[in-house]
Amino acid sequence: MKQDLTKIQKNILDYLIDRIKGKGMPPTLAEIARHFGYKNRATVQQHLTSIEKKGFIKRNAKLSRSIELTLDEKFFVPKPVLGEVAAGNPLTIYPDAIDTIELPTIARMPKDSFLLRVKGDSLKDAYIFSGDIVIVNPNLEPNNGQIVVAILDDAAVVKRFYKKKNEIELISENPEYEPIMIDRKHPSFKIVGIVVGVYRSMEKKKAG
Amino acid sequence: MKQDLTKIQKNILDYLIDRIKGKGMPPTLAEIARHFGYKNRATVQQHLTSIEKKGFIKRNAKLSRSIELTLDEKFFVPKPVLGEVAAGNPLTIYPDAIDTIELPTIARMPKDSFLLRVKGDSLKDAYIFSGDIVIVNPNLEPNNGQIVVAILDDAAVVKRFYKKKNEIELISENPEYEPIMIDRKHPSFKIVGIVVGVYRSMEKKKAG
DNA sequence: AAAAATACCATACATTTGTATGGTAATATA
DNA sequence: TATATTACCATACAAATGTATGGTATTTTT
Repeated sequence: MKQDLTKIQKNILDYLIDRIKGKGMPPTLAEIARHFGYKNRATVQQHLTSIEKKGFIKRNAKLSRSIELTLDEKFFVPKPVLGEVAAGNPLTIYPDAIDTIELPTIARMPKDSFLLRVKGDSLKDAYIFSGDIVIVNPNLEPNNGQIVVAILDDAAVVKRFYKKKNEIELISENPEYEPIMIDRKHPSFKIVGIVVGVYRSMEKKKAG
Repeated sequence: MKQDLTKIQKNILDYLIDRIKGKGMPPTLAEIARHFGYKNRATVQQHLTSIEKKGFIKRNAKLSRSIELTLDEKFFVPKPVLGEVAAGNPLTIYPDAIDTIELPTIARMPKDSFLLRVKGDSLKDAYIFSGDIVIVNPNLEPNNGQIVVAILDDAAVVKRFYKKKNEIELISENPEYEPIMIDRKHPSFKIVGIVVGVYRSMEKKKAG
């Protein structure tokens, strides 16, 4: 019964979800307007009315910040999986979403985070396995010992991150794989983000 | 550094926790006043100032509903839990809520599903580790090979489920633990639910 | 081509909200 | 006894908030 949202409405809904799930406090119209650069709260008001009419939120009249999500009852929310990441030897990244998975709403996805599916077993001693979905936050600075997603020569890897003097060391927990040392000025090296969570669905048998 | 709260202040703090954790929206001063029967918001304001001075909450000036709890981390919130689930040898279930455990409360759980945190390592070959959070659906019939949560003699276990002629076999993936055979008519045996997913936050270091 | 939906803007207004300020009474503390 | 602290009240007020109305421009649908 629920109609589709427009792109702008979807963006606003994403912001609402982020605020409600994250900070625990829904935003006011003014805050939403500020966030999206609107000069007027009425614009937001109209968008919220549309989103509510389409059944994605519920608002209690006249109460401030009274935005409730109605999709909370959905246990799983479809999210696009952007690509596959090699925890073992590097694999190529796919430019667009290769799949969508049903992510449980308990798994917090900070805004701007994305999902990648892990291939290979180099992180099995860090309890990440082939087939697992990692939640990647690209807006955090990596600390030593954290698990990061990095791009190296057009391939993506998931490894533990250690900062050295002039180099960055990417280590597999699995001793079968050699540590990778990268010069900091290496042109095609980039930290994509930090793995903030791992999710695995038990619905299908694992590929191993 | 935190001083003790008076009884009234404690009551108000409890209400704040209830509102923030439950509805996802902190109350306004007027709502608090209404709840406690105060005729004036100033009374509430004074109580909140006291509670804040004692370090239990934090408020951002002039913003409506801007009451933050300083008690706990943002991602994990204390919640009453039925008990801990042993993936290794059975642990006793506690009759009441054991303490407060770390359950992600970012989203409200559907009424019929719940989360449990796994203790022990008997499922490590099924890629479930101590500290992981398993998502349990109690409304599914278990099939052979699925991972279930079961109660046996007042203890809860997470094992792989196999149905035999007159018995049910619960198997640990870890060979250190012996399979458990249960007669189907065993009075104190019950399948609690099926593990449909596993979630792990990387924010904290794993306990191992 | 006409109508409807979308996406903004400006202005306006009644309430809500947070925050003073000043007062009374009871209780605890020095 | 004197003095804080606690626990309420009433009144007042600026700012924030949700809502309403009317307008323009673009895009989509009919």
